[in-house]
This record gives sequence, C-alpha cells and structure tokens, in this order.
Amino acid sequence: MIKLSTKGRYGMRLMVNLARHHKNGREAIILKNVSEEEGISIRYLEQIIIPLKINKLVKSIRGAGGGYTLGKSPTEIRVCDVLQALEGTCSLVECVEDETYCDKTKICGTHDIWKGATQLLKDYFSGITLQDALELTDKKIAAAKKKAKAK
Amino acid sequence: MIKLSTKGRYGMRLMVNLARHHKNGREAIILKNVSEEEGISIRYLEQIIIPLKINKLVKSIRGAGGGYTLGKSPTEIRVCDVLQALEGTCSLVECVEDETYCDKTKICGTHDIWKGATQLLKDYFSGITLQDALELTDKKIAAAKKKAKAK
DNA sequence: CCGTTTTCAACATAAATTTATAGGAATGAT
DNA sequence: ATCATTCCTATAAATTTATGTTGAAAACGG
Ligand code: FES
Ligand code: FES
Repeated sequence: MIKLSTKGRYGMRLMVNLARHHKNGREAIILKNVSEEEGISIRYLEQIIIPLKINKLVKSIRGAGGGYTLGKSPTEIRVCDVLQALEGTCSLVECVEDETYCDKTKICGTHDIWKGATQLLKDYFSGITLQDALELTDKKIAAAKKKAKAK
Repeated sequence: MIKLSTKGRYGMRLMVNLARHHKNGREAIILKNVSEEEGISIRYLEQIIIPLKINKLVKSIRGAGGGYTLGKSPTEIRVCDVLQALEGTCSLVECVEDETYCDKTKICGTHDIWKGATQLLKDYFSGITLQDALELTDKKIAAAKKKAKAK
C-alpha cells in the first residue's frame, strides 16, 4: 500500500556504490561496474541516474576513462536529497504537496494523517546521509565476512 | 518515490465514510452513497472493499436493503489495520518482510534504512483509529462550514 | 590527424503492475 | 415477480519497470 519505488531503492544503492568508490571524486565509476556489483541492469541504471545528474548529485564524464562521480561529499548528501531528486517530491500522496490534487482536501481528515506520515518520513530521511548508509553497508559486509570465516 | 496507493487512499476514505454513518452497526450503508459522497467510482469501491471484508473490517449484507457496515467499532479499527488489510503487508519495501526478496539483504545498508522508516510508519499508523480520522474530518467540515457562513 | 575504443545520451519498445470501468449473475427484501 | 444491492469476471487505460538500439562525446594509440 505504501511502497518505495524500485527507482528509489535502486537509486539509493547506486549512490551508496558511488560513495564506496568515491576517492575525493577523482576517480570516475562506470555504470557497468555498478551494474555488476549491485545486480541491476545497466540500462535501467542509466535511466535512474538522469535525474540524479540533473540535480547535481552526480557528475558525468563522457568517453573512455569516463563514468560518474558524486557531485558532493557523501556526508553532504542526505537520503531525502536522493529520493527528492528521483521524483521531484517526497510525499506519500500528491495532495500533501499539491492541495488541488484532491478536490476535497479542505474536508478530508485522512489528508492530515498522510501529511503527518510524510513529515515523519522526511525528518527521518533528512537525518541520514550517504556516508551513514555506506558505513551501515560496510559494517554489514564485515560482519558477513567474519561469520563466513568463523565457519 | 514513496507512494501510498490509491487503494490505500480510497480505502481509508471509504472506511471513514462508513464510520460516519455507523450507528452501532445497525444501518447498512450502500456503496452508491459512498461513491457519490466521496467521488470515487462505485466499481472501484467494490474491488477495494473485498480485502476489507475478508479481513472482517467490514460486513456485507446482500440483496435489496443491504449494504455494508463496519466489522468493529471505529475506536477498534486502526489505520494500520486498514492498510494491512488492503495489501497484506504495510512495509515500504518487500525485503523488510521477506528477507529473501533481495538477494543482498545481508549486506545491504539501505535495507536497514527502509526497515527503520517502515517501523516509524507502522508505529504512527498504529496510534490512529478510524474514530480519530472521523473526528479530524468532522472538525474540518465544521470549520469549512463556519468559514462559508462568515462570508 | 585519424580511426578505434570506451563511455554516456537519447529514444524506442516491451513487460508487468496498478488504476479504473463494464456487464451481468446471485441474493434477498418487499 | 420485481427491484436494489452485493458479487464475480473480464477488460481497458495508465503508469511503472525493464530492455534494446542507435548516436555522440571524449580519450588514446598510432
Ligand atoms: S485530500 Fe487527498 S486523500 Fe483526502
Ligand atoms: S536488501 Fe532490499 S533494498 Fe537492499
């Protein structure tokens, strides 16, 4: 009923992957690698990265030796920035941003409920940076490796 | 990126409408009325109400003079119950409920972020009942009326 | 400078899912 | 019997998800 689109899901994984290989933005990362590492079709990644580029969250470098780099440091990019870029808004229902979307906004009680939930999510996603997401991932990878070794 | 489906949106409005006309469950409300009051196609409402019926959130009475009533009192139905009924789960991404959905759950940092957000929403929607939603709506209607009169 | 390779860019199309409408059968009240 | 209503199935329209095809820019080797 409430669903994060695959665009959002893949978009974040793409960004975390770029963050992992981000050495001060001096090395370009090619989508082919991201595709292989994340198991997401390269064609689809190409579509997803467009709005991220438009919103300056990534920079593209064409030609041989090219690829993508983060537009800013991982500590400066928040989850909400990524989600926002990927669809222009980050609200649970259209009517939260665009009060004319539903004709009954003025007398709809559920509207206020969705609005509250949207705010909750926004605050949550504002408090998490790409760096946090990367560290979370790295920690999980390390734990998984340790576990595998213990066997 | 994160979207409440129309099923969820309409489903809640349907339930609030039933709650408004719920006189201890003695009067059946017909979808035709809900359709007119809420501006939602009766055919679509019929589809949406099926899972609500299966989950005993509404009762149906067939034939002439029939209709629907709430399965329990509005104070006993929470928003999360309605959303849960409408799609069987209430999580932002599949992998929160079904860890095998993504193959990389064990090493995916974003997974934990989505999980946190899901929990946030669940808690929020658990704390709001149909009664609350109804009161919110009635208050808004009263305010709108007062404003109209003042003119 | 030229051709080749590597990469992003743009457009088109296919598949799957969600959203919405339609027709008619089953049920029960009067 | 008739009428009002839910119930069931089909299907159309729109959107999201995913793949394919071709083109254009940049680097590099000669
Ligand atoms: S105003 Fe948009 S759901 Fe009620
Ligand atoms: S595990 Fe499902 S999004 Fe990463």
